[in-house]
Formats: sequence, structure tokens, C-alpha cells
Amino acid sequence: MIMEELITRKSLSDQVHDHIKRMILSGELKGGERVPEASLSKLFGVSRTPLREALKKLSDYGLIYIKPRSYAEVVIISEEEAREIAEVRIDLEVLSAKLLSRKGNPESYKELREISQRCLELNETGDKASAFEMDSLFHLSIARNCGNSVLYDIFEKLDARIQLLRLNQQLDPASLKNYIKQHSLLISAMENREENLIESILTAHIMHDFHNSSSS
Amino acid sequence: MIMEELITRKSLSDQVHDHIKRMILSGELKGGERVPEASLSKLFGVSRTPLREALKKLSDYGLIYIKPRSYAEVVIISEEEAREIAEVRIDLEVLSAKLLSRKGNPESYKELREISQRCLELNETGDKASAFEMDSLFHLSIARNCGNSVLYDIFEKLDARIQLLRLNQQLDPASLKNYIKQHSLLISAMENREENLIESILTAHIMHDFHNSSSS
DNA sequence: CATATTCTTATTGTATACAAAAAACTATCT
DNA sequence: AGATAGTTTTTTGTATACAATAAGAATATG
Repeated sequence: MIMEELITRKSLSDQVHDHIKRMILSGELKGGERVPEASLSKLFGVSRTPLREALKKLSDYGLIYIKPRSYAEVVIISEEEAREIAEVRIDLEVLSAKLLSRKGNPESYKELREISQRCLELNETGDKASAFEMDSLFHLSIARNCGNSVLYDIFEKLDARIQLLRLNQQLDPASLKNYIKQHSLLISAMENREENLIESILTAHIMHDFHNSSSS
Repeated sequence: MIMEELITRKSLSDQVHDHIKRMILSGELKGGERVPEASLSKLFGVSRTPLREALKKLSDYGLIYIKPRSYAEVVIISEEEAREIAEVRIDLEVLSAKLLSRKGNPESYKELREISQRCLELNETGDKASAFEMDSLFHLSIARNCGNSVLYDIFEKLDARIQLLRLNQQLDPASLKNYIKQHSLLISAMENREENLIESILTAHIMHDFHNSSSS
């Protein structure tokens, strides 16, 4: 993974995309804020061409809204859309988890346990943002290893908006700890190939995330 | 829908995108064929800028593969990926159909019946390509009216590759007629809110499509 | 003959310039 | 004050030019 970044130096477009994405997901760029090509290209020291491509990609990920011929702004996810995202998310993740459990690859479970552990540790240190980032990696890991790359690609895109929704989340470490601990239950259910259990745990887990994300 | 196209004249990027998409889905541009910016921009009489944006979008839809810094070509969907697409497709469509049946909007069923009817008629006249196009509209209509636009957006993207897979399909009108007739069964199941039936009909329907698409 | 190696060409990545459209502002009028 | 019309400014859409890189061809080498 690190190797890849070393050998294939990214295009300016991608670098700028990553940078702006981080700005949005960190809250530095807030919902509704404009994302003008000119000023941002100046800020990054690149021309409008790669910046424009970066904006297009951000819009694909649902992080900005481009109003044609006018301007682009960071999206504000409505209550309704948050509900829709959670609905699709449950569906896709349940499928991923079931597929992964059918494969039954021990390596995958090991990876999941490690991520889950790091998630707990980050929460202990009070770094909520990083803990959530790690939580996303947990869910992405399931999709990545489930044996369906088309599914992964779809979910990876959806994940951007899932992370965006969490920005408003005001959760005390105790509740978050509770949330993270559900990961272990899910892993066990997958290992035992109990598909009904997988579905109920994951649904509850995601709904927990959803209710905290959209409350504020 | 027609209104929209009239009032918002599309950007060159989008026009070019639509044009190339049609070229690919009609078979005019075949899998593996290169899609160079220079020659195509010349062909359409536009500059490389909008053409480049069109290619980027086509790549988002999974219709071309862009090899960074080198060239782009029309994708060839592997057997493995075709399987993955079918797997995700079943999952998303079953969810859409269930959601639609829970809403129970009569208008939606009316629309589905009309599309299905036109689908049959097109097959009668021997216009297989148009019949398939109409079949895509049938499935897209379910997703559009299911009450989850996030789900629709995802499925709409997947549909491009579903259509691409059908290019190799060699199906006699009788088998196709059989396939299209399953639409009515699905509509009934949705109207009666029999979710298990919805799932089994749709799964069989899509697998039918899948097997015929990936056989050649 | 197969395999490196160099050279040429094709193709993309990025910067820049200009035109067109929309947004923001200002002055005016009711 | 609020709406309206006209003007200015901002911002995007597109064309074009140049640089950098990869592909393909020609040439050398074992």
C-alpha cells in the first residue's frame, strides 16, 4: 500500500483531490462553503485544470455539489439523504459481511481484529476523529476482502459521505467504546457463519452510527 | 424529463460523454479499442478539455479503463467481474423492489406495466437492442421510484456495465419473450407485498440475464 | 534469433488565455 | 424598506500550447 504510493507518484489532480477531501472531512471546509476553482488553485499552487478534475471527483464521491456554469460548494447532507445512505449502507455491508463469512479467510479476521483493537486504543486516548477513521477502515476492510471488487468500489464511494455525516457527531468516549465493541460480536458471527446474526448485529451497529450522526 | 433537456443545454463534456457512451453500448467502439483524446476531439470538433472530462466520466461508469499517463481503452468485462456485477445487482434490485412494494404507489406500477408492454412489442418487431434498452428502463424505474435516490444513483451507474455485458448476448426472440414476461410476475409480487417472492423472482430473472450475457 | 537499447512518435498532464454565463452589487423607483 | 433594472465582478466552460512520459519502432548486441 505504501509501496504503491512510492512508485506511482500521483497526478496533481489526485493530490489536490486528496487534500480537499481531507479539508472537508476534517471540518476545515464546512457544508455550504464554496469551492472556487480560481482561489483554490492559487492556494495549492496549481492551475485550474487539475483542480477542476479534483472537484469533479469530489462531486462523484458526493462531497461537493457542482451547480453547472455557476459554482461548487461543500454538500450539506439532509436528514432524508442521511436516512437513504444508512439504508443502502446496511444493505451493502450485510452483503459484504455474508460473502466474507462464506469465504472464511482467517487472514481477513485477523486484520479486522487488529483494526478493531486500534480503534479502541484511539478512543482511549480521546482521539475521536482517528477512532472514527479507523472504524471506517474496519467496515471498508470487510468489503475489500469479501471477494467482490465491484461491491467494494461502490461502498468505498459511499464511505466518503458516511464520514462526512460523522463530523457533527457528539459522542462521549463511553458510548463510542460501546459502539466499537460491537465489532467483536460481528467478527464472531462471521466466523461462525451465522448469517441472521450478522444481519442483526450489523443493522443495529449501523443504525447506532446513523442516529448519532444525524441527531445534531 | 424532456423539459430538462430543453432548458438546460448540456455542456460539451456531457454531450461528448453521451455520444461516446452510445458508441460503446451500440458496439461501434469495441472492447479493448483505444479512446485517444486527440483523435476523438477532432472527430467531434471540440477541444481536448471537454473530451477529457467525458472520458473521466465514462471511466466512472466503468465503460472505459484509463491507464494513467498512457492511454484509455474500452473495458472488456471479465467473467469474474460479470459475476460480481450480477451479485451486487441482485442485492440492489431486491432492495429497490422491496422498498417500492412497501410504498405501494399505483403510479409506479402503471409505469412498470407500460414499460414492460413496450418491451414485449419491441421484441415482437425483432428489435432486440431496443428491447434490452427498454428492459434496462424497467429495472431503473423500480430503483427511481423506490424512494431512495442514493440507491438509484448507485444502480444507474451499474446499469452502464449491465448494458455493456448484453452486447454479446445471442438470444432468440422466444427466450427473450420468456425473460420479459417475468416482469409481470415481479409486478404482481410487489403489489401483493410478498417480499420472499420478490426476491426469488428477481434473483432468477437477473441470473437468467447474467447467464446469457456471459456465455459468449 | 532473441533480447536489450536507443530513438522516434503518440498521448497524456498541466498551464494559460479568452469567452460566456451567472452572481453580486448598485442605483433607481415605487 | 422592498422590489427592479442595469452594471460590474466573479466564476465557470472551452480552446490551445507546451512539457513530460509512455508506447512503439528501429537498431544494436549477445
